[in-house]
Amino acid sequence: MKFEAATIKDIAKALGLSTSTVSRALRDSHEISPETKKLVLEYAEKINYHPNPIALSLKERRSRTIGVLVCEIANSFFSQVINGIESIAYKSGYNVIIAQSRESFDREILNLQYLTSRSVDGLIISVSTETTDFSYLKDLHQKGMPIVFFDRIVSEIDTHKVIADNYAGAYNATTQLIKSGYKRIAAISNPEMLSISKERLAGYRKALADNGIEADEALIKYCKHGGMIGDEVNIVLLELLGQSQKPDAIFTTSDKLTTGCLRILKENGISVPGDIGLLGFSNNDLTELFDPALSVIKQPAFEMGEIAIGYLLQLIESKHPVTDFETKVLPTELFIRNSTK
Amino acid sequence: MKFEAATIKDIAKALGLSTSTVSRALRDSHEISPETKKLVLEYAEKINYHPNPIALSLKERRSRTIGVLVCEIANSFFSQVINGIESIAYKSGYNVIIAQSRESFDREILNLQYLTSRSVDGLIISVSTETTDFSYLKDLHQKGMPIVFFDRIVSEIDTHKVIADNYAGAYNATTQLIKSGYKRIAAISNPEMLSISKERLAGYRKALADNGIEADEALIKYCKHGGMIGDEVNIVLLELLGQSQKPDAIFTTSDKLTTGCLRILKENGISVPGDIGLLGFSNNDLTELFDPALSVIKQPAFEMGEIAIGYLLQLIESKHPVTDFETKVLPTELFIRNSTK
DNA sequence: TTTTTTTACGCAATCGTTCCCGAAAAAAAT
DNA sequence: ATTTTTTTCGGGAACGATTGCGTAAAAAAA
Repeated sequence: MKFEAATIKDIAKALGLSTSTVSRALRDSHEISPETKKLVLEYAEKINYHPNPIALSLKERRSRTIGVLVCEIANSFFSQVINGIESIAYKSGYNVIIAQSRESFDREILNLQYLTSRSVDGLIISVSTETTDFSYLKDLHQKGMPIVFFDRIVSEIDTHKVIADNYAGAYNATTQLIKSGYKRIAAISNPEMLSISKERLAGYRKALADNGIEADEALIKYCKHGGMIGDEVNIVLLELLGQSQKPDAIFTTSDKLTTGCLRILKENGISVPGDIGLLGFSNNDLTELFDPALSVIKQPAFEMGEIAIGYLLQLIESKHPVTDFETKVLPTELFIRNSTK
Repeated sequence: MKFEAATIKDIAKALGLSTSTVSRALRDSHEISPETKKLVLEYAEKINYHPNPIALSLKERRSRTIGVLVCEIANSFFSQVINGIESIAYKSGYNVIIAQSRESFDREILNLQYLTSRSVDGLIISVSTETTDFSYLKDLHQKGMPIVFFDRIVSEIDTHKVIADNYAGAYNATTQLIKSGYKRIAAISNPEMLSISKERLAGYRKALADNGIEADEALIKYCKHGGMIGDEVNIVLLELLGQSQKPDAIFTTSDKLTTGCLRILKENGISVPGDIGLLGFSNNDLTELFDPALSVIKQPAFEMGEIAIGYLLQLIESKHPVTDFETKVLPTELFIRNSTK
């Protein structure tokens, strides 16, 4: 079965007018008489006419659809960002197509091909942990595709970007750990190449340095797939805990790593914060209900989404090529709870 | 700036052929000579030609886009269902547009209008807690729009449906509570009109009855907005705990209610399961990390999504009107943890 | 050699909408 | 009464791709 919508032709035929007249009447053109307008408008209302967006897209050479590429929508941070994006996109008459890379570079490229082949007007992207080759994105951007990056940005591509103040967030969190008396603070991070990893680890290192603690490279671990695959987190945790000089606290740089860490620690009967302190980036709303309540750094996810879509619409609707790009940096929030002493 | 894709005309002009020849060559028609085909294919590859899906949609009178309407994507259950939907839709060359009602009837209608005006080929819907008037949906369905319901279904509309075995899930959970020694088991539910509420409360009542416990209507509370708005959960909890004969356990019928309940109880210093036991429906992956680890009933969310999109594609791609509809009922899983003794 | 068949391609309509032109009718100016 | 202007509307091309139909040339059959 098909759902057949009314067209402008139906109206024209029923009223004995031409399609041009009907079209103009619907758009309230001055060159249509008030009587004809009334006739058309009333009949359109009656048969519940709505312009076919596909025909419009073809004519206007724009789809009024934007693509959002994230690693996973089930992740609180990303679903909050998407909420922010959709709230504005919706008001502006844009569709949002969401694609998930699940931290795989291959899937990212596939999704990108899919989104562009569906002729999106622009893209909002947070790259996967695996992505080190940006040539596909560069190519797309160079061909004129409007792109806005958020969270995991690509420094080599010059466009609008939206990030949290990862450096300060990590710095403050690490400082807090030090103030609480922790001496050997380990870090578990996404791959080093990722912008957020660099920034957050830089903040971590600076906080250590400012407090006269030498960063021990053996205490800095990376999870290639951001904790998405298998027992990645388990492995690095075992490495950390197997050292002669065990860490007394762990700083994690992403949602999945933070909750993943707590899970593994609990499974192994390691008390938090008794045996080891835990503090990390997380936007999950339920971390305060955890045992122990997690100390976390939160990003203003919804707002990041709103700003990203604002930038994108600006790019899409600009008449002239934009050459002046902004990077919006938003403050993070630190919540100290019971997973740190 | 605009992103201009190559068209069939570009190929035709460059090669001195007609667009029909190019189109046929690309579709490997038998009435095009091998040499011409080779020429066209190679040039198409060179300029990275991809057929314009919008033009195809207009011609084929289908958008290859489906709409998904849920109350909130940040809810684990729904994001898991969406993952299931997208995994299959993607493979079948369909787009997915997601809309959120946030448990508001008005927003639901607005979203429905939006989705149909964007000419989706079909809809997958879980209605909001506020929805009691199904006339808009009925109208849409009657006009030929393929619709599949999941989770919160509409019994009055005859189409494919996918649900968990809510009755059995609730029955088993309540039985478990009784076996654990709980005597006065309260229930906090979404509005009574909602299909899942009816089914889950029916299971709850039957379990009580089968164990010789009379259901006390004062122990059954409803949250009009599913715990989305303000202090709904707080209010019903206070009502429950203010009774002369306090409940010794609470059974909650949805994700938001379950976690909301735990939050309020903890805020008020009420020990779980010491003072009161808690068990409810939830698909959140982190409930085992909670304090206390939550006892939950889980639905096979991903699978529900897969089945729903399967049904929908079947409806969309059927040549003849479908009159024989199925309701798939999937088993739930019970996880007993520390929020019940 | 002539006729028939096959091959290989082009023309034009179509999907729904907009918009540039042209034109008839009505109104205004001469 | 005639010309000019304005109002109001229709014809048709365009957006990108597909497809039924027509046809020239080449190949095959007579």
